[in-house]
Amino acid sequence: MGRRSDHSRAELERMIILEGHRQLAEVGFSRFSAREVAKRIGYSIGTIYNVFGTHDRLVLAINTRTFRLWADHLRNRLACAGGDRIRTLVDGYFSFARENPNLWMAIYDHRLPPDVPMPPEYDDERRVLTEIVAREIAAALPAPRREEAPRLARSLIATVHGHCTFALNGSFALMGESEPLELALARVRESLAAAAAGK
Amino acid sequence: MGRRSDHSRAELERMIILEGHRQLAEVGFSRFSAREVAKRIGYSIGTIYNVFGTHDRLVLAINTRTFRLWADHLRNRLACAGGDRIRTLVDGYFSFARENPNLWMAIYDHRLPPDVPMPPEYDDERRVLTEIVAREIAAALPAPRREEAPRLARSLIATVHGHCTFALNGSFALMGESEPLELALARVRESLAAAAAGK
DNA sequence: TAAAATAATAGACAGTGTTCATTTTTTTGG
DNA sequence: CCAAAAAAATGAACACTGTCTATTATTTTA
Repeated sequence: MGRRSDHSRAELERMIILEGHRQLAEVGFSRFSAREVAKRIGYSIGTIYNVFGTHDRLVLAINTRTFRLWADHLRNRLACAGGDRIRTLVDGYFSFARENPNLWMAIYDHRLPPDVPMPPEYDDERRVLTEIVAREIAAALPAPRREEAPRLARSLIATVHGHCTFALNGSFALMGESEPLELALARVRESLAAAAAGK
Repeated sequence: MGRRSDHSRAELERMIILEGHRQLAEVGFSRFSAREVAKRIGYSIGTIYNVFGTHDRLVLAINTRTFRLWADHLRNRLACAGGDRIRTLVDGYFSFARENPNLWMAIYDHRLPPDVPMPPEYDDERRVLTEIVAREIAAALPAPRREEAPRLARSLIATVHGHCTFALNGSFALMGESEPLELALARVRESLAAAAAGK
């Protein structure tokens, strides 16, 4: 059949991504199935492939949505933050991951083949998140050190990411660590202090 | 057929793990197939399941071997290290991951169901690696601060892990960062200095 | 050598991603 | 208003996957 209703192509795409997102959040990356997504929205598997072409690109689209939600989450937290914006930042990173473990992990579980480059739209979304952090890091540094903000931001994101990963995958629990967030925050504070003091 | 040669059960297990390891290194976690492993060692798929029971347990066994090799790698580097043992440590972490990207990533790609606990042998291996790091961190701290070593070690492992992850998965490249190792090392040095100074 | 234990097999099952010829629906133009 | 063109949706087919299990082959044991 052709157009079954007033859904335009873009609306269908949105439907698929939305249901895919719901599925991914529910069952996790390893059990995610494009067929199941199709079934749930009342379409056949072929339609998914007409729209997205490939399983990879579907996951990419869903993960892009996760990135957008994550950035929103951070912005909201920062908007009503108290004085300690750095804590708000680290806490926002952690809380999104904890509240959406399957979605958050799927971002890093999914790896596209080495020859396939990341579509521009996808790393645009990622850049947004990085920029939010970079802005806060810059604000936390004294003016003369502010040029170091972008590079320091990248590094601190990696630092917090590592702590968050170990918190969610159980590594910290196995090591007997019960307060990963405080641990991450301590590292971030040290690095900011060191940068402020100037090397 | 029964025993086709003088391979004992333990030897067969070793054969499977070894070939599985080779496979995993070659094709990566997402394309890894127990069937293919069976084919390559001239056994049928059933044998793999007689020995390991499940795909998860096979991957677990293979990843455990990776952990052992990683610990060996670190020990070797440290054994012939110059004065800068901290750099050696961070470099050892990175170089193993870079030299064995598929094996290293597979450790974190693989997640067993939340209800299934990690078999003891597996986190024994992990603990070995943690202890190697903890020992070096303790040695790098002044005596009065030495009790903080285990917790700081956990945190610094997470820090380096985060940087290593972003280095391998291309996140740093997208962010325009070209020297992840130096970045990680800088963070580790700052934290050690802060700990030495005593908060 | 016969019986019991062990080891290995491979077919069956229910999934998966992917492709594509076919069919259905919608849009368009006369 | 209706026929032709365009667009959208289908679902069977293919080659895989992990998993289970009845069957068969081999070895050990008594």
